[in-house]
Amino acid sequence: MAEWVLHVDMDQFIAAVEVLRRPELAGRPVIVGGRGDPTERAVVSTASYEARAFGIGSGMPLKIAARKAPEDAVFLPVDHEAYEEASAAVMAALRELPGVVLEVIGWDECFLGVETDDPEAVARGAQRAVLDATALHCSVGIGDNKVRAKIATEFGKPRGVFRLTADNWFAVMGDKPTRELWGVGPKVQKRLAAHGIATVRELADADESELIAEFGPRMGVWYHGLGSGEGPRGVDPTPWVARSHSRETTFQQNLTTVEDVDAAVRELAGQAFDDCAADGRPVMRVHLKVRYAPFETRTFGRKLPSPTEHRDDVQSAAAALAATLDPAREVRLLGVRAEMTPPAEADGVERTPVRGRI
DNA sequence: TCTGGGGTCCTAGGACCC
DNA sequence: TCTGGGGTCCTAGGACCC
Repeated sequence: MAEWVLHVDMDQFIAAVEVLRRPELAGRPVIVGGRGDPTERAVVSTASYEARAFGIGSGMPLKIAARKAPEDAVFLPVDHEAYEEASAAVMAALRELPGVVLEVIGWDECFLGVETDDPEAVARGAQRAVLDATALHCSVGIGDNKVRAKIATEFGKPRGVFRLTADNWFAVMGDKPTRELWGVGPKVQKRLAAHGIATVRELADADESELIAEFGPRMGVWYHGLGSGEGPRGVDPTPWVARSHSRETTFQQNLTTVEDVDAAVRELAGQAFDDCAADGRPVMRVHLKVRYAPFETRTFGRKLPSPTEHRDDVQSAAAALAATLDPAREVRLLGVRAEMTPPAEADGVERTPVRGRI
């Protein structure tokens, strides 16, 4: 029997959860984001397939979505608790599958590690288990490592199963742009293109030393391997431990006075601190996320003199950081992050330089 | 036309040490 | 005139993911 990695990804998860508790919305374009008011500053969290047909997608400002949306479209507010509950039910159903190891990587997706000669059967079983437990549909990617399993899922959507291994990697992915690889964003795509690397096959065939010179020893090697679909195989069931917590908020009107900015920074820093305190870990660093007009997002960090468990220390550090912002530029506060002292290292599992949770 | 909120990890470059 | 070399730690910032 062989070791397989399955990637389970819920189909239009947030929209599907909303339709589930409002069955009358089935078949209509559903757009979830912000407080559900498309005249406010906020973006789309998830759009149903019906809404996507009108060019509406995740990350799009609600105001833009409202212009594209047909008359029967429905805008709904984000309801974190409902999605967390649905997510927990999905994961619980999958954990009960015989012989699987489960690693949660987001609200609506996870990896399953399983030893089997028929991974498609396991994938169909996973879809059935999730559907029976929650009435939600998902797609499953099957791979011989995490990278291939993750990418495979896109070819399975919606409600399907797709297998991507070393055997069909280049047939499926060879001619695709590098941007379609997991962990390659617009900036890296551009830097690769400057080296004459536009496709996945060209990345696989590239000179590794050239990639190391461009991206550094770790990322250079990682990107080169990514061209061939290489990646880690280990599925780690250890519960995820946060390294930091942040609080961001969208101000409907930009803050204009020093006093307003100071008060808002202290409020957000206090909330971020509370999240760290709930984890029982001291805070060692604070970050400010701001936007300079017209559209330049920047973060500024500052290390605290020593790790602290006092709310005031974190608030003061954030306020001091805010006081260093360039007063000559129009700046909009986005949020505050509190970084905790690091957790004990999880060992025995290969780390992946894909940003965000894995 | 208007751009969220939650995260993680890598690299560059200076400080410092031997 | 020539002015080590290598390692580690720390900070700031960038890039990406869901």
